[in-house]
Amino acid sequence: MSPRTEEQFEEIREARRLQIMETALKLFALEGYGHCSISMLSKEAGISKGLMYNYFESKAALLAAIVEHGMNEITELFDPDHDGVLTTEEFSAFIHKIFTTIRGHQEYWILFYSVIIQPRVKEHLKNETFALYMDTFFTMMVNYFERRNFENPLLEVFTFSALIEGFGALLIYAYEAFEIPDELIVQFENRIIEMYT
Amino acid sequence: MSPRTEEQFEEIREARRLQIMETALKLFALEGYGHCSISMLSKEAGISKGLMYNYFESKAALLAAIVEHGMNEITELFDPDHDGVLTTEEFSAFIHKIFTTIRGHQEYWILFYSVIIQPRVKEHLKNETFALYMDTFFTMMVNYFERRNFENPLLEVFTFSALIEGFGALLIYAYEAFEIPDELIVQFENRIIEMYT
Amino acid sequence: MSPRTEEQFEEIREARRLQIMETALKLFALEGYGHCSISMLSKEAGISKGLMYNYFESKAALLAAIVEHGMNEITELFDPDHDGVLTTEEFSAFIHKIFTTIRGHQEYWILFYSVIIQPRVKEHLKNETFALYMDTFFTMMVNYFERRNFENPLLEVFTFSALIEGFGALLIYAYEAFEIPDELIVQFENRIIEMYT
Amino acid sequence: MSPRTEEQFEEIREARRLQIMETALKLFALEGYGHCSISMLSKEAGISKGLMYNYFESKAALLAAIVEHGMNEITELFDPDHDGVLTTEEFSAFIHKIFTTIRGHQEYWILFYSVIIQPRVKEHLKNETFALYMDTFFTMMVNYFERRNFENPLLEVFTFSALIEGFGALLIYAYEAFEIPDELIVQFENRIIEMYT
DNA sequence: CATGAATGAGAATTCATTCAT
DNA sequence: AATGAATGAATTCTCATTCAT
Repeated sequence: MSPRTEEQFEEIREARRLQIMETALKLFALEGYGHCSISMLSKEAGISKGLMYNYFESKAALLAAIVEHGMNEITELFDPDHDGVLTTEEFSAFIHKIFTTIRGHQEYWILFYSVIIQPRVKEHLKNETFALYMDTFFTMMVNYFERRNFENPLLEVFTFSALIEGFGALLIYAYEAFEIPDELIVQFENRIIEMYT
Repeated sequence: MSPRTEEQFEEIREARRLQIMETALKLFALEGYGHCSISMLSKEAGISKGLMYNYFESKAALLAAIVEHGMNEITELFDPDHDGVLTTEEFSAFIHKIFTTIRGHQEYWILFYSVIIQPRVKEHLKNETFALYMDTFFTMMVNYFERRNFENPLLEVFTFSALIEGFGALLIYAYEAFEIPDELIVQFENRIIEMYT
Repeated sequence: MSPRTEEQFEEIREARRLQIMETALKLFALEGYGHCSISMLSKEAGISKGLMYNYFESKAALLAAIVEHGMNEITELFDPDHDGVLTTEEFSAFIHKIFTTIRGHQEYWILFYSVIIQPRVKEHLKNETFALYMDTFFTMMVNYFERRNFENPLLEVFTFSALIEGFGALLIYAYEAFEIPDELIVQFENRIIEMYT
Repeated sequence: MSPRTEEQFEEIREARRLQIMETALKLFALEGYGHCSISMLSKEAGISKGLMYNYFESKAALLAAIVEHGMNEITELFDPDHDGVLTTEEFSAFIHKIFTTIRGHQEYWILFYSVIIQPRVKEHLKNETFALYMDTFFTMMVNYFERRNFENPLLEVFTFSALIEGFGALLIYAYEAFEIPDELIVQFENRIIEMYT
């Protein structure tokens, strides 16, 4: 056995990092960021408290890493070619991907959403990052509806956003109480596609 | 000189109670229930730390009182004759009242909503008041759409709820960043009324 | 109706004072001096918190009054003519009176005893008073056994005291768990009288 | 350099645990369980306030651990073969061991006793360990006197218990005031052995 | 005399973070 | 790289005492 190369170490480190982030996402979502202690996190992740600080500078840094990671995934869905312009195809595909992804990784997105809505969580993030994402999203949406000659583009963005946000909120409410059937989610998706494309 | 009468004490108590609840609603919403300490709360309310406990058994009891109060106001809007049945008029009026009220007391509802969506908040509401409200609401809505022969009543409830929830979420996001113009809210309202009545 | 005279006021005051002391004795014994709040005391006594301070300077002063009162009653039993000498008759009568009194006012003495054994309680009392009582008692007892030519007067005082103290302790242990039958108490008394007279 | 082994951690923990228990026993006894704050305790033990909670779940759990420890020592004295039956030899030996032990570790037993007699202390001992010990003790004693054909076994148990309890109480009273000479304790022991074997 | 709202110091407990090993 | 003992500031909550009425 030759000793591990530096790259191998780096890979192990990265995998561990991701594992910690997953665990933390779950706990932050279920227990709330504030009520979730490093003790709980490290026990759940199967490592010592001290080691946590080897991977993340602080509890807040861990949170920031989680949120940034999720945001990047959304961006990937939303504007895969990073050109800042939303074609009809991209929009349609976006909606479809949103719901496919959510159906496939329901838990992850429920957790992610229930973390980012927590007050103060926003303040722990590099605010620019977050606002930037929102701005980009908003601008692209408005452009989209304008190009498609919708009568009131702003209202459409507002309504569309409300539907997506509200869908997320309902998933959270439902999460521990009852199951929202996949069929209902599909019908909801079709309804939205019908409305906007 | 002579001691205060019972009525005088009652007045003092009622005023303080409301003052504490108002302050707490604001702070819980802005700082998060978990991050809002009794110290902060009492400083903000201009009272001593101990006094809160003269009015509320615990921080959780204070939260419960706030939520119950808001829930009662919603119920009043939603089903003013408390008969558990939603007529077309009541539904239409309900939507109108929701938005009128929100426009008139935007801050209160933003705060209220951002309190109730916080993880763990539900668990602090020991009595099942909250779940009861949600159940009642849901049942009445399903009945409404069934009676009106909507093709897929469940989907309608889901979509309608998502729109309302999402509207709340957008208000929160917008709250500190920019102002959502009243005109947009009116347009949003009309759009919903159009869809459902 | 002529207005009450000053004496009548004084009587009322004195009665109230005693009532408060009785209530406090009960609560101090059952809840412990430290865990017993002025709020509880005043509620139990049916008066306001403020009025308590009209009758007793402080919580500690209330405790001191209770203990002094009990000590005086014991002295009365023990050495009714206050001559500091214990005759055979007085001793015999003392033992009898102890047990008769205890049987008649079991609750009072249980409470009294369980108050005075609490650590720190002693420190709240004017220490001299308490030590004085103990000294007087001790000296009289030693003299008694010396005069009766007991072989080891000190051992007798020690044993006798242990029996009385231990009897008190057993009453407390039993208090909330089971009832010690009167018959057993009588037998215990006879046994002691037999041993010492 | 290399991290501590599990055994090293275990050693540290065990030593600290005992140190905290010893300090707490002393303070609980001298100051009273109720008046003894974690602040005082940690200052006396030379550790930080938080550390106690690394070792004991709560102040009450610490108390329970102390009492259980003492009770186990007594049981060991009283019924070393754990057969629940008290032979004449065991009884005689028990009495002797009680007094020998007390003479040897007077302070410990004074503290222990003055902790367990405090009101409410029993209630903090959530498990029924304490009641169980008392029951076991009582039953074994009654059996002992019955087997030895004492005329009134219950009275004997009562008297014997009173003597032991009372002895404990006297030790406490004496503790800060004067020293009870070893010789007197020996005489007291002989007197009891004489009475009961 | 009488009331109870109000205060504020201090209690128990939690937890992010540090650090010796 | 890894551990968990240790710290101490902050949190929730209690309660003797004061005081305006």
